[in-house]
Amino acid sequence: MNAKDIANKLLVVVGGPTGVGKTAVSIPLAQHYKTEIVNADSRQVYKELNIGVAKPSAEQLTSIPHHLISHVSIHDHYSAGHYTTDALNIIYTLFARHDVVILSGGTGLYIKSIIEGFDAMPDIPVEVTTHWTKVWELEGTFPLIRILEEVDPDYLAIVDQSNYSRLIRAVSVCKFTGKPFSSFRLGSQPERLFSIVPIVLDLPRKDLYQRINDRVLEMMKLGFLDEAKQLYPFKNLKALQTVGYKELFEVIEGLSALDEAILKIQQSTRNYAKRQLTWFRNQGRWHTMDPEDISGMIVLIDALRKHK
RNA sequence: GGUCGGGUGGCCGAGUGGCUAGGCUCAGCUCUGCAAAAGCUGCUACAGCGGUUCGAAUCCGCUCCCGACCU
Repeated sequence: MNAKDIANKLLVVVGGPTGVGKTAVSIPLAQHYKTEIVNADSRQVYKELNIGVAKPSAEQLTSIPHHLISHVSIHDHYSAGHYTTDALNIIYTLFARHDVVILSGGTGLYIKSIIEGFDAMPDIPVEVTTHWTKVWELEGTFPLIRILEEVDPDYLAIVDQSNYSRLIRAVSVCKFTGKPFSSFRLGSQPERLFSIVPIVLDLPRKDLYQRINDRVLEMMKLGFLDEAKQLYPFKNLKALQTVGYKELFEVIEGLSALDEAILKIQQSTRNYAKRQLTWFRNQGRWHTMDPEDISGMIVLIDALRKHK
């Protein structure tokens, strides 16, 4: 496909908080444009996670081809970097046969990596990260800050120093590569040859929270607890540090009653949705749409296509 | 009617004279690699009215409300 062809292609991004109804919007949109959906949800990529991450149903998945769903295992190492590569590859592949492609999900960082790009960084071996995590566990953030003072004062100046995750990552990159972490963080904006329509779905807060509460109850009916029981042996994997699973593992361990856990899951999910909304509100410019207003989205998308 | 307990921010809950307990909710925010993760900020309340005191959520009086018991 040459550059001129790609310039006519349009990536429709459907973002929004958990439970707002992204799947219910993406599928009719995909049907309307006779196209396919690329997942942008960091937990739906795992094949072992189903009910608890609100994956589309089997019928939905067969009605429209979905990509980057269930394509890795919770035992694999998968992160935003892998996702960016995978997603870009599949998006370009799909543009060979579709003018419109839909990217749908709630993981802001993943979406951002597609829209704004992600600087290439060397792979850091797990052992390196594990080592610096240990240092943090034993001695706290202090030694990490000392290292950054020496090897990457620029990053230290902008990083949230109480956020140990960021400190561990920065030190790991510095120590493994021998170069400052900030030397990789170029913030370069890649030239995306295709166009992008960023749509974020939103609802009045009260309605969103109600939908979340209801959906958690629905998950329980579908057998979320059984799913959690099967995954319990892997509870320490990072992929299982996920809203819902964490709370149900406590039930399995007898530390919490089921009804309490359900309330906690609803709570955690609401908190998560709020964080997502903060992200979408402040990262990038979005067309905010009501999830019911699919025809409005089609109007918006078609208007942008006409300008091509 | 009487006696005794109680009334603390949206909720829970500490605090017996002086330095905004704390937790949760809620709201706002940060963000280039485990992101459904991780981290940050905000919300100065003491039922009401008087009084004592330099100073009262804390002491005194009255009123209102809740609870238990008694008649």
